[in-house]
Amino acid sequence: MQPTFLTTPIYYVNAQPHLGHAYTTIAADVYARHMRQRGEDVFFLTGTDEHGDKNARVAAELGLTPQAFVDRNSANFLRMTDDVRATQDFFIRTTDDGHMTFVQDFLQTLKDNGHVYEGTYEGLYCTGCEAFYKEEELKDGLCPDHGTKPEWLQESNWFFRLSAFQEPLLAHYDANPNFVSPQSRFNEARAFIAGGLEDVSLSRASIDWGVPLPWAPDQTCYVWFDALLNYASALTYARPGEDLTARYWPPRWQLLAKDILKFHAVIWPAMLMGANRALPQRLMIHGYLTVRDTKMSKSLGNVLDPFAVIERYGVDALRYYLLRDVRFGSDGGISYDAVHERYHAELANDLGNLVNRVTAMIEKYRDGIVPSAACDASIAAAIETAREAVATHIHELELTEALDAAWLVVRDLNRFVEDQAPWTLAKDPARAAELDVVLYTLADGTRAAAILLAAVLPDSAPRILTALGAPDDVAWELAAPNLLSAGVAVAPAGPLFPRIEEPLGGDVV
RNA sequence: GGCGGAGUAGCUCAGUUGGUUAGAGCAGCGGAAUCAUAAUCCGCGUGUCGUAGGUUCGAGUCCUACCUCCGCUACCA
Repeated sequence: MQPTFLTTPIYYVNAQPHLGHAYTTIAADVYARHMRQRGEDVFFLTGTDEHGDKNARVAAELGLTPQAFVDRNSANFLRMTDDVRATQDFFIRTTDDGHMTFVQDFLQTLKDNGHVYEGTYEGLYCTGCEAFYKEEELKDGLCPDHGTKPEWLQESNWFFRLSAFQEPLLAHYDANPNFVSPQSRFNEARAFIAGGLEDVSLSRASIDWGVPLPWAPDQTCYVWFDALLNYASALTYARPGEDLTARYWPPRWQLLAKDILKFHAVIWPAMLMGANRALPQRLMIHGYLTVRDTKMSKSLGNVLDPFAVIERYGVDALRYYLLRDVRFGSDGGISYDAVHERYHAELANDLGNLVNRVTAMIEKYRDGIVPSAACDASIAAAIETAREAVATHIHELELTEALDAAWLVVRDLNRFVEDQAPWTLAKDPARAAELDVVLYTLADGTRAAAILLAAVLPDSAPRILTALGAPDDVAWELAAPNLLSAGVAVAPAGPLFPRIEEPLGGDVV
C-alpha cells in the first residue's frame, strides 16, 4: 500500500484549544495509529495557523509582538496534542521559515502559470473592525459591532483566477464521487461550484502580519492561502535535508469540520490544479459537537471541556466517548452526563470489568498461569469478523462504526463467561480441560479485543495486554485468535477504568 | 427564494439494489448467576416508520404534494 499522509486543519491560534480542535485531532490520530498498527508508512500532520489580522490585533491588545503572541499560543496547541495522545509526525507552524518560503514559491508558480492577476477589491469597510462587510451583514447600514457607518473602500489586490477552475473542479468531483465525505458535504461543495465561482483575492494590502508576495512585497498573502498551503509545505522541510513530497503526496485523507468546507473542497483543490499538483484523495468533513441539556448552563456558551474530562476520566475515556457517542461525520449532542454514563456502562463495566474478571479467574483457578488450550471457535470467529469490520470502517473513517464492531467482541466475551460458567467447571476436576479452554479463550479474546481498540485507547490497550501476560505489541496481525502464549502469567493491576463518583458539571452551586 | 439533508420504540440512532412477524444500544420492568469495578447474562416493546395520496402482487425503502427541523447560498479565521 502507498504511504499514508493525513492531515488535520491547522488551528488558528488567536484563542485557546477547545473541544473542536481536540475532536479532529483525535479522529485523525485514530486513523494514524491504526495504519501504523498495520505497519504502514504514515505521516500525520497537524499544527497552527499563525498569520492574519486577527492575531496581530489580539497581540497588540496584549502588548505583545505578533510573533511572541503566536509563539505562546501555538505552544498551547502543541500541548493539546500531547494531552489527547496525538501522534503527529510533524507539528507545522505557518510562521516557520520553511513554510513561508514554500508559500512564496507556490504563489509565484500560480502567477507564472497565469492564474494570478492584479485587481481591485472593494466593499464596505469598518475601520473599527478593520474588516469588510457585506450589506446584509450590517444593521441599518451600520457596523453591527461599532454602530458606525462603514466606508466604501477600494484596495488593490492580487487575485486568484478561481473562476477558471469551475469546469475542472466539476470534472474532478464527477470522476471522484468519494472525494468529499459524507455524501451531503460532497453535494454541498459540488453545488457551490456548479453555481459559479468568482475569483478570490489572494493578497491583502493593509495587513502586515503575513507572508509577503514575492513580486509585490507591499502585500501579504491572504491568510487562507497561506494556511492551506501548510499541507504541502510541511513535507518539504519537516525532516531537515529531506523532501518528503514524493513519498507522501497527495494526502490520503484530510479531516476538517464543516465550517471550512469551502476552503478545502473548492479553493484548495483549485490552487493545486493551478500548480499542476495532485489533489488530495479524500476529504472527511465531520460535524459539530453540540452540548445538550446540562443543567449547569447558567452561562451560555458553556462547552464541554476536554481537559476536564481527561483529568477526571482519563484520555482514553475522552477519545472513546467522542468517537462513540456521536457518529463521526454527523452532528451530535454531547454532555458530561453522557460521558459519565458511557464511561461506566461501556469502559468500566463491559471492558474494564471483563479484563478484571478474566485475570481474576485465571489467578484463582490456574494460579495465574494462562492454560494451554485452543480458543473457542465461536469467539475465534467473532475476532476474525471484527478484525475485518474494524479495518474496513477505519479505512473509511467510519470511526463510530469501527468502535461498534470492536465492541461486539467485548460483549461476546462477557456472554461467553456466563454461558460457560467457569466457576462451575472449576468445582469439577474432571472438567479441567474444559475450564482450560474457557480461560484461554477469555484471555486470548480479551487480548485480541485490546488490539482492535488500541488506536482509540492508546493508554488502556497496552495495560490490558500486560495484565494478560501478552507482549506490549499492538500489531494488527495480532488481532487474531490463538496468539496468546500459553504458560504466561497474568498480571492483574486493579481496575482499568475505576468508577468515578462525581460526574463533571454536577458542581452547580 | 434556490440547492441539499433529515423526520423510525421514552432517549440516541441502524435500516443494502422495495419482499416473510421493522432492528440495536441506553433507560425501564422481571429473572439468573456470583469469576469480577454491586460489574455480567437472559427475558419483556400492539412503534399510525412526519402528513396525505400514488406506483406495485408487495414500500420505512420508489413517485407527487404538503408540514416541521437543519445545512449551504463565498473572501473574520
